[in-house]
Amino acid sequence: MSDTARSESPPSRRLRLGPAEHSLLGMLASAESEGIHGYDLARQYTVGALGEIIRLEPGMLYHHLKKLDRFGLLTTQVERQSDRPDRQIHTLTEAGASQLHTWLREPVQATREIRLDFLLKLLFTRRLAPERLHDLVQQQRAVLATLAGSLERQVNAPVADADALERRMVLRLRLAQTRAAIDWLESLLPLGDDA
Amino acid sequence: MSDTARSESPPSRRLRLGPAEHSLLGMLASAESEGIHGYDLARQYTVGALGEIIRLEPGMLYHHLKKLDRFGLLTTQVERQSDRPDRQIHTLTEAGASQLHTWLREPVQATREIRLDFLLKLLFTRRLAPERLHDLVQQQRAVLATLAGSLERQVNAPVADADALERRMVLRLRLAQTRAAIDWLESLLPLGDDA
DNA sequence: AGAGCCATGTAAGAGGTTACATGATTAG
DNA sequence: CTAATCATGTAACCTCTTACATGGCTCT
Repeated sequence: MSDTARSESPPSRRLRLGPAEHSLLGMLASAESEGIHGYDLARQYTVGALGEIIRLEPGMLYHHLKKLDRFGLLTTQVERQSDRPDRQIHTLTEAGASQLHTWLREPVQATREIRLDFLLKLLFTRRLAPERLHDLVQQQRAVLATLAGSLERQVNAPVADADALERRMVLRLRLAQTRAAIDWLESLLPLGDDA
Repeated sequence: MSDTARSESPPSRRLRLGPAEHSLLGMLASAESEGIHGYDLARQYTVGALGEIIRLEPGMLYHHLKKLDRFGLLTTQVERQSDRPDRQIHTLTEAGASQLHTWLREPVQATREIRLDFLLKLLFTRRLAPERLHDLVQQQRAVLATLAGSLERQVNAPVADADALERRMVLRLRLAQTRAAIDWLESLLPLGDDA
């Protein structure tokens, strides 16, 4: 909502971004043209790998863009068009790029975050800084390996009662999912851009 | 908030319950005593297998209980105590039990629902109707096997462009997670109550 | 005397879904 | 003429999280 100058935006609460918002920063950073508008982004979120990973409806997309603008992570300029509706052209700021790259460097802590958060990190690291891909995968592998170790210890603990039996069922699923994620990460490692 | 008779509750919107609410129905159904109160439930959600599967804070727990009462899936009676605060004793209704068992019979459709929804179904089927355990696991296995087949076909499709390459990375993770879930289900199948 | 349990909640806000509103232009 | 595309949103409604309010009792 700013027009080049971010003017009188209230500094809002504290900043905490979700995967959708980080991915928007990633889209701005990896755009061929300098700026993108919301409608264009919305289209890109319905196709390809991005569409497989996350679903982002126009309502939320525009909402996120406003929030990112409020926090100064992007700037917005109006592009007037004679024949079509005006466009809000968004451009990443320094703060936005810094926020993005901090996020890209952090591996996720839980296995369930692999499916969404880590896939996004992988995607945008591939597009923006492929030289860091190897590190990203290795670090994530290390985090999950530690987790797997802890799960193994719990699974192998002696079963005292019925409840411990149920708990073990749960932990064995977690362990299986974590190991599958680790195997997948390792299968990625050649990184010679094969399948 | 009914007091034996559900009196003047507004019929509310349509009924759609989440995993937390279904698990509450399950807790009522598997209670040793006829009724349970919220505080007791809250304690049980912090320990054992249930605590591993789902986290349910008091605020949400009481909120869910109210909603289930509004829909007539449970009844609520006040038990006065002289020395301690009054208790709201909740009991499952016919409608509640029917809702629960319908849910228990349905396998989940996506791999990511295994972690929460299916584990709950497994847990409560074990407690309430262990004779259906085998069927539940087999049906879930079948659903995931179909999914895995579809993923395999997509993964093996020829890669045309860079985007298809990224998409394949994503699909390979999905496939790995789905296969891990299938293996785990199969490891459950002996059902001789071993680890 | 103070901590913590018992028991039930409310309050405030973040986050998300679904559906629709607008209004011009272009394609079938 | 109808439908879709372009472009940006609003409105209503859920859900979930986090934190705290209450007030008597018991334990140390």
